[in-house]
Amino acid sequence: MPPTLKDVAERAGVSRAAVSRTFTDGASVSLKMRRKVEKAATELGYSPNALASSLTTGRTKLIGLVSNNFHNPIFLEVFDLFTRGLQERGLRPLLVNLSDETDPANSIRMLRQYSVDGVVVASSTLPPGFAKAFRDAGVPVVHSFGRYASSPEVHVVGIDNAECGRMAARELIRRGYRDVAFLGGPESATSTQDRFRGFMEELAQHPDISVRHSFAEAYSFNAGRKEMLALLKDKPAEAYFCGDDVLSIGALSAIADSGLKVPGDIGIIGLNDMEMAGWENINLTTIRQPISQIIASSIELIVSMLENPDRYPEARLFPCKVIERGTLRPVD
Amino acid sequence: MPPTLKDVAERAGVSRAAVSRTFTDGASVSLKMRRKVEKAATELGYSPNALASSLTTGRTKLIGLVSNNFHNPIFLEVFDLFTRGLQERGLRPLLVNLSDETDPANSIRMLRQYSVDGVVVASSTLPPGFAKAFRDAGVPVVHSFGRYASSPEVHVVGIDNAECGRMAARELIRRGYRDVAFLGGPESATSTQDRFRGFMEELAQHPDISVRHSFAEAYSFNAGRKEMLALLKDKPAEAYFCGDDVLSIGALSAIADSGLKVPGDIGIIGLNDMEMAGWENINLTTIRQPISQIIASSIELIVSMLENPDRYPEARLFPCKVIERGTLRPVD
DNA sequence: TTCCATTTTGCAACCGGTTGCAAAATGGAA
DNA sequence: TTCCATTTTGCAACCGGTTGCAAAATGGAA
Repeated sequence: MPPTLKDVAERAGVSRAAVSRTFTDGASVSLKMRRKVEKAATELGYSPNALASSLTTGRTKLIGLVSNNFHNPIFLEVFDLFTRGLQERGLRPLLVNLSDETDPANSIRMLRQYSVDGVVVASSTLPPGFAKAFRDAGVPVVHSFGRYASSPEVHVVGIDNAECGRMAARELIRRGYRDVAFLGGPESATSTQDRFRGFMEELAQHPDISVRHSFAEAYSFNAGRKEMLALLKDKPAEAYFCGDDVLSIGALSAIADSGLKVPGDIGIIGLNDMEMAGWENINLTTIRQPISQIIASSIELIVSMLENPDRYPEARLFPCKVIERGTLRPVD
Repeated sequence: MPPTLKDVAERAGVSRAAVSRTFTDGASVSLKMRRKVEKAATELGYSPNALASSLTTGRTKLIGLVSNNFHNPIFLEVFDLFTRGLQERGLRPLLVNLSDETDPANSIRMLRQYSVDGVVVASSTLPPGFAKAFRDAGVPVVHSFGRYASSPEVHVVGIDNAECGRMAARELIRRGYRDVAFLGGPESATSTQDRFRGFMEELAQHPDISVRHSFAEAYSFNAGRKEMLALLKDKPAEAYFCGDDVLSIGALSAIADSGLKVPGDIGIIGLNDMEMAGWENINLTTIRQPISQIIASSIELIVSMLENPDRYPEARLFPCKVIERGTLRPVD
């Protein structure tokens, strides 16, 4: 059994309150007292029980990190940045893997049982109502990579997916493609819907350019490959805006198998700019999502909610930009 | 403020003990009492505070999941499997990102402050002493992907890295390569050392085959690419056993840049068989590490240690096998 | 109905901390 | 040295639960 406050108090010959005070900063302790207590504490190897103190302070420093994206390589970077950012602020991520369920009720109950101070929902596919359920349960929440809303009900940090769709469309138009297509992620994902909408909006202004669309089953290599293989059976479009980078890479592999060349025969533009997109043997032209800013901002927001839980919900959107590599033909 | 035990007790008109008992299974409560309490509890939306109860039960159901591998895509799968496996057993992963430090002292203190029931160290690069520090602090620990030792000081679950080295060597020999090389990960990683040793052991039995070796700075795409670019300046070997799959993919990209062909001019065999290795545009011949078995076994082990913390340390090794794809030339 | 073994319930102490309040100690000014 | 404002300290209650023990309730047998 690790030593407790009481053990330290007895060894130092002082009250338990005194020990508690030397370990909570801002509390009133004389230098002499502090010395005595610290000596006893190090001799015993004492460090305060964070959970016991949470009972009275009402703060656990635990942050629920909830996600359902455990198959998209970009999320490894997301977890890396989140965990480090939280750790730097003395917060601890309690990881919740939602892959098996989409009902928020269980996660909410669980996270409340552990008295988390706040929750970060990191997902581009969960519906906005998911994060809202935490807010309704009185838990501060930030939805990272969530859907933008002009009057958001919870804090949302991410990108303007519709604008990304428009940006992809403009890029394809600029390069002179006349027959383009959207190869989206799962149709149920809000990110897919918004990217699709933006893409179509922009192209609606160019009635001379033909557009089509289809959706892959998931944001994954296999889904992208499968969908592109199907598309290749008929006459494919000249260029595709793919739902994201993994999907793009799946599509690229299907195209390679068919003997067609990229960007000679078919152009591809992705979204995310995950590390792998820059690998020389992939070399994907894509739209960069500023992940580290999104995450830094999300953490900042959840931290500020710990102080002020009723902070008015805010949508923070970060601009994206096209990263030119080798999968779209050059501008004439 | 969420409702407490006391609120439920008052509403149901029973003692606090009665409420506590209906929420701890195995406790003695009459059906009538249980009904009354459950009614009041659902009316108030009560669910017990896990941290408060941990104070008396001595169990938090929190498991520290400690890793420093946030750049190797295979670890996304590792986190996925660990979090799901733990959740299924009612355990909660408290994620610790060790990227910034290698001194276990801080993590140990932190994890003890949160009274974790156990710790899983998931890393192939941390030294064995790291996990041992947890054991010495009285925290049940399992080192997954750790180094095998004939008399382990903590539970280790993983693969026999030396045997993988031998396996790679045999595979290259079998395909008739006469000039082979080891392109390892960082030399300080135990996994690198063991794979290297096995590789050299096997080749020592074939003095007619020439062998060389070098080490990349990290298990990463860029490190693999950089190292291979350097190797290509001189006359490269016929085939390389690369430290792992990401390293292999980096090497492949360097080779492609140089205009040489794989497997025509140079052969590559990796290790891990991460999802991406099977992607058709990568198609890497590699040695499969049975990740899901390793993780299932690690979880089983940590769970059994919760019951019996003094369980005798055990090394569990799982067999690997070569997955033939397109980066080694065919057997004659 | 009475008796008694068994089951159910509540009391009160406890887990490891924090904190308001009053008493004790400190230390500077007169 | 005395006085008093300020700082430091300890007491005791509290946070939200659990649990050993004894008392109360139950229910079957006689």
